Amino acid sequence: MLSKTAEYALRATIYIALKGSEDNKLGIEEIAKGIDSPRSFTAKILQLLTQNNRVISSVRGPNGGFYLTDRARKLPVKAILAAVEEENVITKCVLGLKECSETRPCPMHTQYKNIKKQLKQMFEKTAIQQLVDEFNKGNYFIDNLKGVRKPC
Amino acid sequence: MLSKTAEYALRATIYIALKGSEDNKLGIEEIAKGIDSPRSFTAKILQLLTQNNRVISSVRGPNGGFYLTDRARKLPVKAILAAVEEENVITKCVLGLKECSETRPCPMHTQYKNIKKQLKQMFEKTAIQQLVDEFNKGNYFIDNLKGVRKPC
DNA sequence: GTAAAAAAGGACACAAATATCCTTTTTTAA
DNA sequence: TTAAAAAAGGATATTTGTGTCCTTTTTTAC
Ligand code: FES
Ligand code: FES
Repeated sequence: MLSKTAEYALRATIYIALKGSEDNKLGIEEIAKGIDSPRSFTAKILQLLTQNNRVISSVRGPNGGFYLTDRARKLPVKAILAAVEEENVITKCVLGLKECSETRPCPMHTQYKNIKKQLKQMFEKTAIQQLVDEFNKGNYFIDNLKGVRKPC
Repeated sequence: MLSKTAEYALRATIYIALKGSEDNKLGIEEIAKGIDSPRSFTAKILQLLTQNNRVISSVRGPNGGFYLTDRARKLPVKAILAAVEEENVITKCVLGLKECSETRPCPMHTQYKNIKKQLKQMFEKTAIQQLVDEFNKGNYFIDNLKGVRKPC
């Protein structure tokens, strides 16, 4: 469904929103550990998220790190996908035709368009902060560590 | 969503089911042109479909080619995905956690599981022949050729 | 103003997906 | 029984995705 890049982007952003703030910025080391992802690769992805679309904010130097502004927390999850150029999941033809349209539909279009609509809604209507709230209800996870983990 | 391999596998199988039969087998040349895909790569994919799961039947030599048996036409679309080892779209966690489960859900699980269920149903409950029937209703497409095309 | 901390950036390494080409085997038709 | 047709198979090339490492820049604390 999504590339590793997009998956790490989503997990990292949620993690930062969850555990960080403007006066408690998180380092790449902690983030990568927290979401169980390769450190340097994740760093590259965070660059995309700070540059392209300003989903994540960052500060260099001692006490620097990553955090999300209140504005960013209100952004839809789709903004994360946009930053890593993977919005196309919600527009593509399931059979890989160049265009997905009503005027030139593939044989699966009628069935698939309904699913795609829901995917689109999920990514567009869900704010990043909503995922944080969901997590904070308890018993949600964002890493692959075994055993039960205390919710934050 | 799906890899090129899976997309070509789906389109090719539908095309063969649509235009071929046991006494009108289709050559790789025609198939690749018919679905607008790279010839040799498509040939490799058809090998997977003939071997792994017997979705497609083939015969070598003059008047040889590819076709679908009546039995194969009744197989679910998922059988095509299985042949190219891409069934995991309907089981994976949207955030890329190693397991998607109720006992260890990610923050998007609650929303995504419903979508995944529908995806699963689409691939499992739809028979290959149904897609052919859908196509034959007219004004459906399986290639990228411009302009209006006469439905078969 | 110097040293340390941290992200940013660049270069490279490795792996997987995509794609092409050529040879071999099977089959049919003449 | 030979030639041609067609898929099967093998080797390799190309591109993209994933991942690492090292240097540079920015910032803070002392
Ligand atoms: S045209 Fe294929 S999904 Fe819309
Ligand atoms: S755990 Fe992430 S989708 Fe189910």
